[in-house]
Amino acid sequence: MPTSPLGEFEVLVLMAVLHLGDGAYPPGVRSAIENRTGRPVSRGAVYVTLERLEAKRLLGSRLEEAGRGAAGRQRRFYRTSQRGLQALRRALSAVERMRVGIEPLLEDL
Amino acid sequence: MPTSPLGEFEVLVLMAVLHLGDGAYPPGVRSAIENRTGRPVSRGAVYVTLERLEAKRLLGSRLEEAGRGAAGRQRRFYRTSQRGLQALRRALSAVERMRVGIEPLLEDL
DNA sequence: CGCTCGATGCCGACATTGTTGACATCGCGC
DNA sequence: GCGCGATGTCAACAATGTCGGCATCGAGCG
Repeated sequence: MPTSPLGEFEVLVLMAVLHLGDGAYPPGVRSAIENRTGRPVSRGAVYVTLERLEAKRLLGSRLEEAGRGAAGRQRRFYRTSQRGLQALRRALSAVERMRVGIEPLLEDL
Repeated sequence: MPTSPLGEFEVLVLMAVLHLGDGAYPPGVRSAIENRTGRPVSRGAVYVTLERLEAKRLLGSRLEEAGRGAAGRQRRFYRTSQRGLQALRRALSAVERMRVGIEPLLEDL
């Protein structure tokens, strides 16, 4: 299976991980999406999507040992893979190409 | 049910209908998407998605009587509603906002 | 210590969306 | 009338999206 199409939320998660760089862990991904898009995101959705994306090799992850201070807990950090980046680009460019020609209709109210 | 989030394919279909204006009927929607995005679309997917979108009031449709010549068959034409347009704008702007700050990473190879 | 508490990880169940392939129709041209 | 290509419809299944709950971990406290 080459690469099944990305879902809407998966795209958002992938982009959030990109934003967070090295520090991409679930709660961070969640707030990154909520802060930027305004829409509420349930915690569970993030974990599940992250796992599914990793299963598809679009994300990689590493386990980080305890950090001192605030986060003394072991955490898993994610990072988008080359495949993930390409898949994301494809998804975005599809929308981009469809947008050409109807921009006037899409102007924010 | 205010408005559940739009899926990836739904967004594409909505945009295709916008492109086609008054002449938006299934086969046309299909080729519009295939031509612009390059990705293959099964016929069934289009019909189903169009129906679901109409059920959510994001699209409206009218039945057109037979036209002579090529298409002598009765056809159903779709049109995006105000709600549909708004939903589409929301979906696109969410992606747009997430994109800000990571454009360099998304440049086409 | 032993507890509570907030934050975090993970899971199961279910709703929604994505996709396919088969089958029924319709109008056309021979 | 027949075969044919294009079109409409459907049932079924796969993938995604979402929620809510339960388990855990550290921190801070008495």
